[in-house]
Amino acid sequence: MIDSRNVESVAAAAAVLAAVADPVRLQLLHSIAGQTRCVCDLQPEPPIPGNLLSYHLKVLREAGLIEGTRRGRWIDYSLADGALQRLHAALPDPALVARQLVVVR
Amino acid sequence: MIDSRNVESVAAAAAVLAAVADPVRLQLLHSIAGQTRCVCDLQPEPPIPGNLLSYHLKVLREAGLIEGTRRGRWIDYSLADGALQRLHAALPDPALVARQLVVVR
DNA sequence: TTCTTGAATCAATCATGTTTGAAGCATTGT
DNA sequence: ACAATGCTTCAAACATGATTGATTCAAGAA
Repeated sequence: MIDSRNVESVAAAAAVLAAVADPVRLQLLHSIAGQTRCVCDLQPEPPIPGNLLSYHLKVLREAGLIEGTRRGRWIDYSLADGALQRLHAALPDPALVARQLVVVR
Repeated sequence: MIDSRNVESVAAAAAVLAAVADPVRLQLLHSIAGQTRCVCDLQPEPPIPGNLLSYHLKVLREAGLIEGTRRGRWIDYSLADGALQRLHAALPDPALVARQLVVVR
């Protein structure tokens, strides 16, 4: 859970959310979260040019959400440690929302 | 959980994440998630002009995450039903990530 | 070495989102 | 009715992010 009074903490949380707040990148994240995948298996639906795919992978990489390792000619991407935890922690916890009493008067 | 093979489902999930992927709006969401609040109590840190605050509230409102109700001169904002659930559901579930075996050789 | 493949990078264009300043609307107080 | 308050809306300026096309790089095959 982030401290909503702390400007830096909120900024960091918003930044990691911004990395996944794109249809292509969110789809990539879901694919990679399922299992480590080669870039050649990561074409989203609908398909996009290779360099654009590289760009979106870079955004996820620089947000610290995924990591790429070379395997011969190919590069495999996998989730970074705690990536999903950091994402969920950026959002308010549904369990912590106080139950609201309705005053019927 | 969204179906990452379904283009529309991914687009909708990315859209709701985009609504909160901003420092001001994420801070607003955290404030409102804590309890229903009047706009006059929602000034973020650092403070922003009133019309800009209205704009960001509108983005959250149009994403279906919050709802405003007038109370005399003031307008109270509260979380929309299932708002936090929809947000968390847009992200891959950490519990469903297969445990990876490390081959030490 | 040279060619091919898988992928990343760069600079330029294009599209989208944010911020500003002015104006408008609803509600309450005088 | 008039003025003041709380908030929203609008259009224009501004900033940021996505996309394209061309180029580059690293690894493996010929």
